Amino acid sequence: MDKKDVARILNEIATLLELKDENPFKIRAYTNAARALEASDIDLTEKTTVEELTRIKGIGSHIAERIKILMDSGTLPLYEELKSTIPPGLVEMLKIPTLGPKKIKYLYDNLGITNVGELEYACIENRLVDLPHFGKKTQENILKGIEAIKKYKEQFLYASVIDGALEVWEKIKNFKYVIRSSIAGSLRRKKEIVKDIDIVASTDESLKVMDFFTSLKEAEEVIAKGDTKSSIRLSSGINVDIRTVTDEQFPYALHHFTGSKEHNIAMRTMAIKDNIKINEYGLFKDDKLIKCYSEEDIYNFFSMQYIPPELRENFGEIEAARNNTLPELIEEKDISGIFHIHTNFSDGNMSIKQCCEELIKMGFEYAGISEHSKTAQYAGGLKEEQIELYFEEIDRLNRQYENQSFKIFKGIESDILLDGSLDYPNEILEKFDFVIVAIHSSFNLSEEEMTKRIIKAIENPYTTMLAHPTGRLLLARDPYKVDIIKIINAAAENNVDLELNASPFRLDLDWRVCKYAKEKGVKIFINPDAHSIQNLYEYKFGVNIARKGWLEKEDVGNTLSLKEMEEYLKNKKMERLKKVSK
DNA sequence: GCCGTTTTCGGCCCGACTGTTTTCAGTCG
Repeated sequence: MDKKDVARILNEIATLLELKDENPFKIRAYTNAARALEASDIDLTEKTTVEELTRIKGIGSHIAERIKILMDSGTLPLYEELKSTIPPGLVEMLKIPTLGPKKIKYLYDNLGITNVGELEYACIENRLVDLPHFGKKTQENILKGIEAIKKYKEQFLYASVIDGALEVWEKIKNFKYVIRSSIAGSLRRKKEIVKDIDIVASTDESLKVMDFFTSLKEAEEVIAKGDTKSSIRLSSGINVDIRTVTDEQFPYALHHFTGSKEHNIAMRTMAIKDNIKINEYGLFKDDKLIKCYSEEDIYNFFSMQYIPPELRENFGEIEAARNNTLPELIEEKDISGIFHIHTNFSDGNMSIKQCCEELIKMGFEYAGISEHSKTAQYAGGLKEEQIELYFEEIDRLNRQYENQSFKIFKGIESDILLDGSLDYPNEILEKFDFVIVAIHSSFNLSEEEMTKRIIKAIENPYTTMLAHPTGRLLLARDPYKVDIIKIINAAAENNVDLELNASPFRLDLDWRVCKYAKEKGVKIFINPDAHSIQNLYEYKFGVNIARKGWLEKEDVGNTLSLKEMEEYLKNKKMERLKKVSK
């Protein structure tokens, strides 16, 4: 430990004290002491005495004592105590311009926000606009600030990079020396989180492609430039890697760079049994190239079905493709309506009417509006006396839409309380067409308690579906501890549906367990959890993940037509209540 | 928490700017 280390710790203490809303002059004392120490010519060692330290102007007896303790033991109780009581995410939030300790503390105390990711999500859910001394502009500025600091993180949400990736690819695709090209890698596989953007291109003029690529105006920085491989960084902070091959090699390279690594390994292992070697340049038997013009040809050569990129995760797709049992994956056009929508009856920023008009424009047949329930006060959850008004508005609009074959289903997103019970008495729950249940509080239970709590909610006869089953916020908040397999089993036993929350921040149910849910016969609903018009379109991200999870049209609830959905919801309610009354 | 002193408490830099709010709080430099 030297002078620099001590100064750093003093500064950190100052920051942590700020977040505790301590006396500003005490805070300044620590900052001043740090600066004074660094500026002094003292040779700080274990032998340095408290008296020597207090001789420095700006370091008094208290801080001198603490520096002494630090030098002697390498640690300081005050410092450790502060670190343990203040979430590290709060310190990170200070990096956001326009956001200082006061506001951070307010957000932490009142909304329980502990890191940048949660904050971003709260902004997107419009939860800051009504706080005292916050507002629309403040919320926007915070979002802008978050964008700025996110640049330098190494992981990216699919949704935040796909547009930029497509723009760059578009330019490569249209460059006159490029013959064929494609996005590859995890982005092509539609992973929820990606590290970089991979592009594969075929050309006879690789150097020209490299020059073109590295001089794109999108290239904030050129990371590497070689003869067949280059890398640039976009202003969003993500790297784009390009790899060029001859056109003959293109399908093999595309397959190779699409991955996943695990899929490639499994493919190679399979090929070895036929004495075939696979690499990015081709399929080889006794060093002789087996000609393929496309990826389809490659799979065909092994007598396999074509495996869509989303499935290439070595999750059983190779065996299925050989047995001709790959699923016929759901597509965007299969979705007939959207559930889990918040409007300005709770924390959404659109009216029910605006929402429905957009959905009609999008070609959908129904909307399942589901405001927050009364416990979710932070989100303007519906108090019991507001429900009649909410129903009246829906009835009024439904009369208008009758001729347009569009219908609004009356729903609620009911908080699952700590003991697993729901937020309203049965006589209120019974009035809704559907009831979505969800955890929004007390995330820190043990796995056993949390699982029990959720299963109790699933067993409630009024429950239609479970929203965001693990509560994760990608790159921000880990899932709460829950035995997801037991949850799926309980959903299957109780005829309760599971949501695949399509918000690009959630994508929860995880695709890795979708296949299991499908096998248990649980219906999945792809829900955008929309709070705005723009959010309505995010169902598409959910479709991506559903595809990764092997789901077909028939596995997904909201592919039913309006007529079918009316029946479905009615029957489900009846059957579940009947079962209980027995 | 530091400093200074008319020696043990009272002051500690402050104005511009923004976004709220309708007179002010918070952030920045």
